[in-house]
Amino acid sequence: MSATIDLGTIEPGGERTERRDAAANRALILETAETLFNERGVENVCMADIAQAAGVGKGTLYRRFANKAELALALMDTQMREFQEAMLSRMRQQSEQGLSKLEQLDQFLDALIYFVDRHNPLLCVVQNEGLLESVGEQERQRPHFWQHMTVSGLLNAAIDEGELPPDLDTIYVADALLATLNASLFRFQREGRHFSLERISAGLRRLAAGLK
Amino acid sequence: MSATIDLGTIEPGGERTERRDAAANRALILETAETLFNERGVENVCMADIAQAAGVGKGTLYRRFANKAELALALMDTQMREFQEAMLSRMRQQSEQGLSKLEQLDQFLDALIYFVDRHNPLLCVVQNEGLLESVGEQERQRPHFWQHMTVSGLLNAAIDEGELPPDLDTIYVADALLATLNASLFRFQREGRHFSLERISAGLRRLAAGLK
DNA sequence: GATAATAGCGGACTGTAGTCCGTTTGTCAA
DNA sequence: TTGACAAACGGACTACAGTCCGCTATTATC
Repeated sequence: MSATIDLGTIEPGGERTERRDAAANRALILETAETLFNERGVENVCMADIAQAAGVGKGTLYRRFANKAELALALMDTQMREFQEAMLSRMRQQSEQGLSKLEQLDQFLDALIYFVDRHNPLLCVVQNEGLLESVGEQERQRPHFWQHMTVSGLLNAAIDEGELPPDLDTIYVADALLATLNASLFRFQREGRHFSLERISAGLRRLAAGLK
Repeated sequence: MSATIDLGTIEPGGERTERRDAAANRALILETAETLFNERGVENVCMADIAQAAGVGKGTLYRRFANKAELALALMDTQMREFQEAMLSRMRQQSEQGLSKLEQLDQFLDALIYFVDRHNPLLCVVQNEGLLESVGEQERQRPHFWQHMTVSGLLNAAIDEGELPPDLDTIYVADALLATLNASLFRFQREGRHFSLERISAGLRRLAAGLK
């Protein structure tokens, strides 16, 4: 009766447990992709290459990952969760220490900048496929979604604390602040404009500071 | 000796004048593309369709427009120039009337929002191909480039007028404000979040207002 | 007008994304 | 075990982007 529901990598209820060979292939594909990406750079590896290097058919590859963006997202998954949890625990701690919500926002944005920088190539791939598609598609937006929750949450909390005026459009502002960290723009700022991380961080925090 | 250099659609010096058949084809392709885009929607038309409908070979099509983004850009070209000139003349006029630089910035951003909304489908195509490529590629960035010039120019002018603090990183801020108008994000805000143009405009201007 | 030089043309060709479907394999119940 | 059945597999196939190159048309010159 009660099937042992294994949560796998995706938590929403109702997921069936993955067959053993499928799980093995998923791991194999991820390893292979990571290796190839490191060897040749993300943009110089195509899906067929990955399938061949992993010794599986293209059908198998696409059954697991609908495209390169999903694959890239899966590769970042662990580090994203770690980052996410680190931020949450840090913010909890900071709240206890009485740090203001706006200062917490500052630090969150700063940390996010370093994260975006480190993972820029993968993020470029992820975002290329991103928001564009049918609006309902939430899977690939997961990173943005979480980031948006965090930023708008901090903004709302700041309003509650009287640090920001209550009429602020926090949903919009969160969008705007995060738009700044779009991977392609970020790359252009880093490589084309030769901005340092410090400059980007200072600029963004300045923008946030203007809200009060 | 002195060849009559026809400026064509692109002005940088050293351009040869286009052969008559080539010019005819360019016009034919643009017309055809516009029709197809209107009939089926930009994203449901591929380059081969356009070539076929125009009755030219793919080679011919690609000789004129390296990809759909360039084609889309060319289709917006006229309206973009008009918008650009309208803005410039309006700003000149506003300066004479003593309107502050920050108010001019507000109005520019507001107008830009309506422009981005009207041309969203084409802009999505243009930006998809955009910034990503080799950083040097300036042709396709033309819209961004011009917008960035305008915004950072206004910010610098505002500093000169004492409306903004002189230590403001105007280059960065211009990037940040414009990042907000990224076509994909914009579309998401409009269709996914159901934001009105007024809401977006108010939010963005609020952000700009915080700079002082 | 004839001719040479060259820009322009067309469509076959290559490479990649992503789908489809007949075959194989793992899992669960008897 | 074994058999049934769903899940997973592989690779041929379709669709689209973009390139290449031999042929054609235009234009400048005489």
